[in-house]
Amino acid sequence: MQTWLMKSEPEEASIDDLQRLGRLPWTGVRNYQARNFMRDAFQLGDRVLFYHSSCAEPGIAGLARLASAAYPDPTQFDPASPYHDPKSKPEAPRWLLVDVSFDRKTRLLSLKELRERPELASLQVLQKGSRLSITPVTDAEWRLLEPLLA
DNA sequence: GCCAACGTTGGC
DNA sequence: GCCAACGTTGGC
Repeated sequence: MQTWLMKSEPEEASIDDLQRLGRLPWTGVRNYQARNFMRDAFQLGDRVLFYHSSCAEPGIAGLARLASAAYPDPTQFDPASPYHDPKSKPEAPRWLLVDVSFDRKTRLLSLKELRERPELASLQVLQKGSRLSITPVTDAEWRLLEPLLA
């Protein structure tokens, strides 16, 4: 089983929203690298580190699971959606999403704290200039993170 | 609101 | 295929 770190703006979809609903479609990915992870590497049941971004306290806020295969993101065809992509055609959808299911909330493991721990420096989300909304987390990194989230 | 870093677009 | 211009991300 693989572990992934997935960024979400809590104003749009927070760990509390996921807890309340149990399951969420991870809509709005508009980056090819992130899409390719969903399409090519995601496996049902993979672990997800739910990361809050673009907020007062960015960091890992909870754990989730991949709960579906990748399928076309309907918002790309919706002219009223901020995620609308007029260049994407229903017969050849450009953007995919997956469903994610709630596992548990954790303490907020802040970006600040992640940066303060040298053993976590390899995390892709900590690399300079890293903006990718979906990044793989190695087993070694997960083993270091797990006790910090307890 | 600022701005560095990055990805995409489109003219050539 | 190059690359300048532009748009977006996301921490601060």
